[in-house]
Amino acid sequence: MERIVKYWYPRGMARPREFDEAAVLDAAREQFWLKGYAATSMDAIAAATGLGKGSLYGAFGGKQQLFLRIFDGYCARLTDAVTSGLTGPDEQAYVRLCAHIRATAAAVAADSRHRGCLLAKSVAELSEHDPEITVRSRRTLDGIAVTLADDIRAAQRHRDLDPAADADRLALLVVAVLRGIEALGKAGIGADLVEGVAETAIALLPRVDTTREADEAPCPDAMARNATHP
Amino acid sequence: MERIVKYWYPRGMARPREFDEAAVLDAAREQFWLKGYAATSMDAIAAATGLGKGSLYGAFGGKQQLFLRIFDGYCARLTDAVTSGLTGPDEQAYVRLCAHIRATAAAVAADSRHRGCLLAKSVAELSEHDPEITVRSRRTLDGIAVTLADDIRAAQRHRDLDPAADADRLALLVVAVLRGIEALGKAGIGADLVEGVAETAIALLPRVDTTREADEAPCPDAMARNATHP
DNA sequence: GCCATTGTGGACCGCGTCGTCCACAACGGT
DNA sequence: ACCGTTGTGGACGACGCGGTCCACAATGGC
Repeated sequence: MERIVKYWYPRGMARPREFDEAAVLDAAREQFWLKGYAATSMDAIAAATGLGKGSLYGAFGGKQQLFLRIFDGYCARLTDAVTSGLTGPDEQAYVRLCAHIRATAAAVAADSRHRGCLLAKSVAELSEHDPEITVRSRRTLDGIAVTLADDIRAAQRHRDLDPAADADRLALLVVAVLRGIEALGKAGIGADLVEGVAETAIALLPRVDTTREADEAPCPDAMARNATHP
Repeated sequence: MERIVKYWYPRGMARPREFDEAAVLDAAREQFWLKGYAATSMDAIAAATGLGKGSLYGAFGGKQQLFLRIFDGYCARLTDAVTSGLTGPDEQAYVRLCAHIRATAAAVAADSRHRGCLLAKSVAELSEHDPEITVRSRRTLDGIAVTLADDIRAAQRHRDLDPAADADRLALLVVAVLRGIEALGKAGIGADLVEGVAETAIALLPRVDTTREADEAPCPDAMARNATHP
């Protein structure tokens, strides 16, 4: 109802913020990550950030909006991390893929406190009743799948993966495996087993098919075809 | 502090319960499943079951104990369902395995309200701070993996799966894929894509190796080897 | 120095939470 | 018919919740 007149500018600059927004978001994310959405109180966030509730609500507008903002930031970081780990020259596309799978498993295995992934936790808790969370998580996983598919296609071009495989479908399967590894870690599966899952998955990736009867594929040599990765 | 004297028996039978315990547990489970642990109030459960809070606390002892009991029952049912779906003669072991993967994906795909799996939801919310949940979920997933491994071994005996594969590791990978499919469903991935993941996973299972240079394997044909399912 | 504006922090409100308590009901043995 | 025991259900208490409000601080233009 206020600020009806648009042709107007302040008669003086207002009081500047005294807190670092990024730091506050970090602290708040830690709270949500630790306890979950429902079990995290705004008072706890106020205490963790050192802000008064007035500042908190003034700056972020409420629990849902604050969480959604944090969630968005997390999704963006996750997407960026995956993208930066999976882009590069075709020659190393397959290595990058394996490394990414192994790195995910290693991260889960090293997470002794079973903190897990904020996206997974939030989706499990809120997705059913909050379409905002659902659509964001879907977009994030879709983006990861696209990135994976691009890398898989690169590996196919370089003949490290079977060009006959459907890169998009294979990418989504890899996403499923990665989310499954995350779920296994939260359930307390041992670190060695988690990393074993990653190795088994890598071993099952469709390498170049060297055994075609007399197909179209111009595959001269049959070098370097190990179904099991060393 | 009471009941000091052990040599004693009631002077008369006490008032019998007026509610069906199983039905109450069902209704309570529905509440926890719908909203999650933290966001479910005992008053809501009382309302849903029709019990007064006195009866509720008297019969189950509190929120945590009630939930743990429900969780245990859910895990047991889940284990039983998987076991009953994956045991049988060796000749159909491979078919059972594929059917189970497909059935899981189909269930996720058909779950339009993204209700998901109570075990997954509970583990995501509580595992970090409640070792009871962690150990139970670990036991449940371990049991599923064992059942899968047994079925895989049966399929290997029947030469539907490569006997060279490590059944235990492969089983855990399948568990990971199944949990990943569940996670994808909660994130709002489309039904067709979810079922595509299942098909891709099935297509990547290590079938008998028909391409050994001159090995022992008596596998004549190399038909039906599509990385992508039709 | 005054002003309008925005940031700050803590008191405060209404409500929902978990768990307890207690008067009462339904039993079977005596 | 009485009694001890257990089940019942709703009132109750203490507390924590999300969110608002408001007196006050800090700022830059005038």
